[in-house]
Amino acid sequence: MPELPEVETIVRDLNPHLSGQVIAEVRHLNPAVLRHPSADLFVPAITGQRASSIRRRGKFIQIALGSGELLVVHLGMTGTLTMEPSGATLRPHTHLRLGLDSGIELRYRDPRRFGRVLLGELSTLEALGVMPRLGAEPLSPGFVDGTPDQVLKLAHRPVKAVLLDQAVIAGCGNIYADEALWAARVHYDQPTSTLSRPRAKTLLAEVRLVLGKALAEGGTSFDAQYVNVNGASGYFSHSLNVYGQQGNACPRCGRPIVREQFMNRSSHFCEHCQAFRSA
DNA sequence: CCCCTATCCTGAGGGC
DNA sequence: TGCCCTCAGGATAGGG
Repeated sequence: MPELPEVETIVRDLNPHLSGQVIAEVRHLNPAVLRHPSADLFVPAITGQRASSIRRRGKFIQIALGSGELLVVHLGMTGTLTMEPSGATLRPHTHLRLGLDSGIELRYRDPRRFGRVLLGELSTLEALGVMPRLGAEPLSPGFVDGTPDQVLKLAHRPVKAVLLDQAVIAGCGNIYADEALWAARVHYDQPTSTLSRPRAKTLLAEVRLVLGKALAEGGTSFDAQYVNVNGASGYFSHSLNVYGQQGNACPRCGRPIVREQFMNRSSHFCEHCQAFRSA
């Protein structure tokens, strides 16, 4: 499931293949994945455009076009972007194919269709609400020192809810939230007000650290649901301490990792190391 | 106004 | 062996 490290890996891999290329043809478009604009406006607006920079903001991929508009892709749960020869076998659930003048094709697949595609100027997309306003970038230099104030302001909310709030921290998802909470020894359901400022800072440092480590490993893949632009899996699943580890020993104290439901998703944690507490 | 819940969607995997 | 049931969750709309 693509979170910051997976999306960043894709963006880095995409850059040399896509930057400077002209989008010669839109070959395949499932209008269901296009959030803005409509398909009849999308195709002429993108055809013939040259892609320049490819950037990541949170979990969003932003491909800048010569027109000044952005082609924005969010991969949702199961979305993939791959570079393939245009004649390569077409896999099911391919929703968009962009034929480049190099003869290579950028393909967007998403079996579960939680992802989405946008096209437009950033200010327009934000004004329409299809591109949400995002919070701090965990890998940016000022993140650990600059973010505690915004986090501690949300005193009454469970701490994991704050970690997952994209308007506060951009790019952290369920896997890395659980990993960071374990590393910082914080219970997911503690009100944020129970964190001291140093402890909040430690937690944010762990968010940054785990995202950086996962990026270095090429991200986390389960059942090849996430793959990079060449179709390869990441290796960070071997480094997970709690996510998906229910019943296994906590790497720190040896007690079993527990899984509980929280916010309609699963939370994995160690009841001993991550006891509900203040300070 | 804020927070919580349901909803979207399909493939994988477990159990009988 | 094969079928069916459950589960995974990012973001958002809507309800309480």
